[in-house]
Amino acid sequence: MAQALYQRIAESLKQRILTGGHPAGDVMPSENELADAYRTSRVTVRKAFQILESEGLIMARQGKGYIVQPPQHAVYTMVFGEAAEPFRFLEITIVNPDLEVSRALGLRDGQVVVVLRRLLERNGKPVAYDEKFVPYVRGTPTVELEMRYAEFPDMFAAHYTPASLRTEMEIRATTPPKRALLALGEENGRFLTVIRRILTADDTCIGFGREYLTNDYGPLRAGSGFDAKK
Amino acid sequence: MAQALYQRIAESLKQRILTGGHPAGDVMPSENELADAYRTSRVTVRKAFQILESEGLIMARQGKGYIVQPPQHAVYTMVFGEAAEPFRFLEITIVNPDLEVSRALGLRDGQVVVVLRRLLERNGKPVAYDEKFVPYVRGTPTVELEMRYAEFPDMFAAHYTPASLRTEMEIRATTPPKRALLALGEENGRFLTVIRRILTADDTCIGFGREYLTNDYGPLRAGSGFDAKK
DNA sequence: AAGTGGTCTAGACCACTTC
DNA sequence: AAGTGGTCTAGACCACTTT
Repeated sequence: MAQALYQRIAESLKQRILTGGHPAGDVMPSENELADAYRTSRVTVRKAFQILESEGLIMARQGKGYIVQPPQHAVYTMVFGEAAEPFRFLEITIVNPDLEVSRALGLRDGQVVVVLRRLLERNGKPVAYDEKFVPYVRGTPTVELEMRYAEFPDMFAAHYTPASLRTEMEIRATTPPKRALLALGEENGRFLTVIRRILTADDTCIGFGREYLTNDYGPLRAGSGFDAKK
Repeated sequence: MAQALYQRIAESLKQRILTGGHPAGDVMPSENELADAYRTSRVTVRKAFQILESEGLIMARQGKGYIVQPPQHAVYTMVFGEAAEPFRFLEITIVNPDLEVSRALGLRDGQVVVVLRRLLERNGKPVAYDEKFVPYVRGTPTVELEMRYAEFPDMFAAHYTPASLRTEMEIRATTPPKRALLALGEENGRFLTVIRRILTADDTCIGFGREYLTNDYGPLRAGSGFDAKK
């Protein structure tokens, strides 16, 4: 058996949709109908339908059938790893947070943070300046050590249940602080792409990151459409 | 039955993982084991496992079992719709494409394009300037009409099989053309976030879009972690 | 009432991994 | 050989939609 029956059925149904045999809004043939046609059980046909449903091609409606969906182009998938990029370590110190950091981490007045600063170079040219902030807690210098080498979420793997961690990011163009421009060798007043990362564990913010990207970094990419999940 | 059994099992297994009961690398209890424990059939337990697998929490290995996966934070999901934003129509004309447009659409020298320009305003202030380009083909003025109102992928729904369409996008900071800055009321030399959209049908580029976002537009957001799929 | 998808059972055989 | 997940069958009852 080169390919499972349910996969072959899914492929066949997908082709019918992709080639316009079933335009959006159409109701697909029923499970029983296809089970007869393919001389198989309903469960197998059902499994095929569920593949198409997970890909967003169809939507199940109890009592009606599987309805062909119009293409979805508003949801993008973006791959943006940190680990693939070896960063050059710059410094790790304790500082007074600026307003943005303080607000993101939900700090009280006067509370200090540990900051890790790194630089990403490509072909000898700096292309990204990265800052990561975590609240400073007396007596837990472990975090500082881990920050130096680990990826953002990994830093907390020992302290939190890894799977409860969640990262959100925001992208926009801003003028980076002088410190970042200097490190990146960019002119003053220059606008760069900034990615802000908020790391939460059980809906509590435990880390905040800022990454400034020069144009040499290249664009951020994202994909959409039915194949985005692949 | 408030919730299906397979959902309750999935929820229970998920909790065990999220609370650290099964750290990454662990093998989950087998299907048969759980089927006995829950006094149900293997199929039902299997369905629960497949939910967790689709969420990236576990990975199935034939002959071994379901292995708990470490969290994945490099894949982000971003929702960035056009339709939700009512754009103000500016113009639709035929122009000579600049190099970027020409290259993206794979045009021959001298080939002209149809361009649609729109403005997104929020609270009376322009926050985004949008340009969409499609190759100009004599005798098909339909596209021009459709461009005016439709979303990018929808424009081609009549000409291509909708589901074969795919959108890719690139994000970076650039200096927009004077035309865009003027429309947005921004100073010259200002850097904005630009989103380039490439629309392909069967791996052929059929449309190219550029959207310049001011800081008033707000940041682009993306999420990662196990809940990203929800 | 008839047809649809949603859930579930109690088996079966297969391919793969481990011992 | 024993245990695991991968596939599949032939039923069953339920909730929902349409006629």
